[in-house]
Amino acid sequence: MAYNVFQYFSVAVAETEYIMIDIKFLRENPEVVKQNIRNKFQDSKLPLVDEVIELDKKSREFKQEADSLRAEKNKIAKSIGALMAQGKKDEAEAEKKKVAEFSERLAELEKLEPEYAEKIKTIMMTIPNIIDPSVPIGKDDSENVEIERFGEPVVPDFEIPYHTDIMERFDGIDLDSARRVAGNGFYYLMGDIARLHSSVIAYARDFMIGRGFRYCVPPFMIRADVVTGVMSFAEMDAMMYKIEGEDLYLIGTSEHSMIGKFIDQMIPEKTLPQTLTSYSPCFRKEKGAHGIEERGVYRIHQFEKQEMIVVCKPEESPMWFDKLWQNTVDLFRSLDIPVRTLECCSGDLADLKVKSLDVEAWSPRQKKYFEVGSCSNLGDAQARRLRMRVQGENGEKYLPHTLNNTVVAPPRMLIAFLENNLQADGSVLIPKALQPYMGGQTKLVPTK
RNA sequence: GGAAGCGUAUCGAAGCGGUCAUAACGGCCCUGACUCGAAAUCAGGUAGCCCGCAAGGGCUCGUGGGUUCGAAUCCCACCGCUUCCGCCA
Repeated sequence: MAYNVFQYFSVAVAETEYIMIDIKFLRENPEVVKQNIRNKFQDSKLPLVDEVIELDKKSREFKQEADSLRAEKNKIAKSIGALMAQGKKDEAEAEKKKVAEFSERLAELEKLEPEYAEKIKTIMMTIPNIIDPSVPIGKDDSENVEIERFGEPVVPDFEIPYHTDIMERFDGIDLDSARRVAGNGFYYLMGDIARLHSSVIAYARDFMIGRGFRYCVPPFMIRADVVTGVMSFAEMDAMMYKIEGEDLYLIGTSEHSMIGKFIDQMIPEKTLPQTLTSYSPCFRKEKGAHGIEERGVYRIHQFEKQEMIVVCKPEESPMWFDKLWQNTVDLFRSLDIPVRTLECCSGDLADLKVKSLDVEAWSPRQKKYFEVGSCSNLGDAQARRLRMRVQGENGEKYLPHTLNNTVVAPPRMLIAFLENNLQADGSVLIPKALQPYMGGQTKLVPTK
């Protein structure tokens, strides 16, 4: 079945470029682009490469013809101006007639130009970003590759209840009220559990500030052109809530407003790298494959997150990628939660991304790891879409690379926290690092 | 929500039908001179994109349309920003 490039067009299309790679690169390296598509198991897109090359060729031919006609027209218009100034009206009239001769062909070409540009753009939007050579090749998430484990995944000799059951022992969650008020996928956190939630965010904030990141509270709503600048149509459709009657969307993560911060900006090279950590609530439709079927606070429409983003020189992005995920691992380890890193294989990697890995926390209840964070290198794709450029020290301008990573996202993170810190007597130990944020408490004791 | 003003290069800003878009003027930045070095001063340079081997050409004055031989400049619509008033945590 041919890939339907129009399937995501239900959302409004603004003027932004939605493409992920430079068409010049595609023109010069069609085989690289095709191999990349094969690596991502999107073979149905393969014919699009030759198709877009053909369209691009024709488009440039039309453009060339139109350009020379326009050049001719400009020349004549200029000479008319001169003749008028000298009062030679008859000669000016004769020149006017000349313009009419080719204005028809020019009008034809001027209609074709945007038509071809649109066709090219439509295809280019679906050509995925070139993945990093280090990305393991695989069809889907079942072929993601475990990179490294940190900490001992312990299975205690007593039973670990489902996370909402743990929370209920502390009278810490009210899903019934949440359903009445907002529906499935929302929650009330109560008492010490709510406090724990805020403590984790506050601790994570200070943790990142301690690592030299600049703290930022961004807008929680953004415009459509920022949305399309930071994510693909598929993601947008599955994730973003739109405000009715306004050109505003609720952010799905503060990455959106943090990378969007640089839209249309010329960034002085000496201000790089920009290393920022931001707090925000996040809103997601979760319309995709999983939906909201999981019970509890694992997959929800609203959560809070401490995020980190980096804007840097292209050659530095692999280095920052490693630093970023290391931060998350270190944070979880500082709270005694075992984690592992799982590299996203080619087929599971979003089209915009160059490389991505998940940080997963240990669940002693499920006896497996589950995702608590995601670290991505977007290469220059977001920069291209958002028209953010760097002004180099020696005058040249180039696209920076952008990266983002979760520091911590409760309440999901609380699942890992509660499960790993639960004691046989039903109490939950508060790790030293978190105690100052919990009013000095060393453990939480169940109320029922 | 009401009123007014504004959207021009990396920034500020002039231009208000052809002689002002290789965009005045100024700032930033770069190079050179002077200096032991720096500051100050002086001189010069500094838009992006597209097509083209090149020469060269085209496009871009918020966006889209209109008038015109010709639009940054006139007209219409839309978008955005600012200020004042109103409302408000």
